[in-house]
Amino acid sequence: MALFLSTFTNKVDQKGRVSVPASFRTALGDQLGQGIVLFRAHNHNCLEGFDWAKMDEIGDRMDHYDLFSDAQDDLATTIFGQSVQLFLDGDGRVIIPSDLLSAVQITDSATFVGLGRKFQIWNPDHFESRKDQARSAVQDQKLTIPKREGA
Amino acid sequence: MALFLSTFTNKVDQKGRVSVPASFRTALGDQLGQGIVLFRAHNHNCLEGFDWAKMDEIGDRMDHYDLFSDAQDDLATTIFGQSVQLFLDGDGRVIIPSDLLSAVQITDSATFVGLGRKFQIWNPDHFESRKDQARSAVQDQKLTIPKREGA
DNA sequence: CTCGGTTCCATGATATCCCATATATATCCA
DNA sequence: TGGATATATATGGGATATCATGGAACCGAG
Repeated sequence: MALFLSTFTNKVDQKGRVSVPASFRTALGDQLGQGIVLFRAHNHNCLEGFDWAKMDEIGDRMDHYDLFSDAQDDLATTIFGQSVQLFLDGDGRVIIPSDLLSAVQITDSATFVGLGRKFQIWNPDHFESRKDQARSAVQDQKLTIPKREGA
Repeated sequence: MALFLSTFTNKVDQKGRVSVPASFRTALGDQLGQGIVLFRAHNHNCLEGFDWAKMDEIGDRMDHYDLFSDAQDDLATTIFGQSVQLFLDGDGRVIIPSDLLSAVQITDSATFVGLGRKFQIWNPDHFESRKDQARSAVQDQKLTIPKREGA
């Protein structure tokens, strides 16, 4: 499964195109053809990205809600309704819809942050402060990686 | 199976035609020839849309109710009784019956909202408030995607 | 012949593809 | 070791295809 690592800052050109970092592309592997899925994070001022397989899995899991329940609708509206599937062009670039870009104040460059199974896309300046904040949170709370479930 | 993502707002022309978003059409895949199925949502002021295969599955799910219970009859009446199957024209458009449009106050634009296995069609203004409401519901109730069943 | 509905075609906007360039990293050979 | 040559990546621009949309042509029923 895809594993996204480290941080890259790429330019957003006139047409709104951004290169997906090469290492992310290789991480996608055979999922590359399905592109990436983006949506607005609800706890940070950034975009979250997954590969298609992950999104498909979320679709399956959501299927277990009652099809017409409020919970199902609320979740689906915020997650699926706000998300986009972006296919990479021949040069490994995507076009991020302008409403998503403006929502997280990205104009001419974007910072890709690998977070393991997912990644985030930030306004470069905003990510700087986020980085410091995350580091001190880890130190203060002595956060650790949770044990493996079941397996 | 089809996975509907993102939201698109398209125009409804004089003749009542609306383009089904291109990505929805590709999501339909081989179900495209069966068109889409629409009916009025009972918990929101919008229309619900499915592909034919999903509609079939809903029929199965309804079997979980007692065959002659009031609940079964009520649901079946609202869902199957009110639903219409719409075929796409050569340019990927459908004509939504005027009674459905007026029921959800859609006049000259319609917002398609991908919700995973289903989608909804809203009056653009109404959806704006719905979006905010869903977002806060997710945050307030800390809704999460259910774990995978069985796995 | 006229109306409602459907299919077909024209247009502008946008996205997609393809190629050129730049820059950095890696490779190779003397 | 050093220097020159490949390889991969990022980025820019121009040509082409796709999509949403409006309007015209078409067709059958009354």
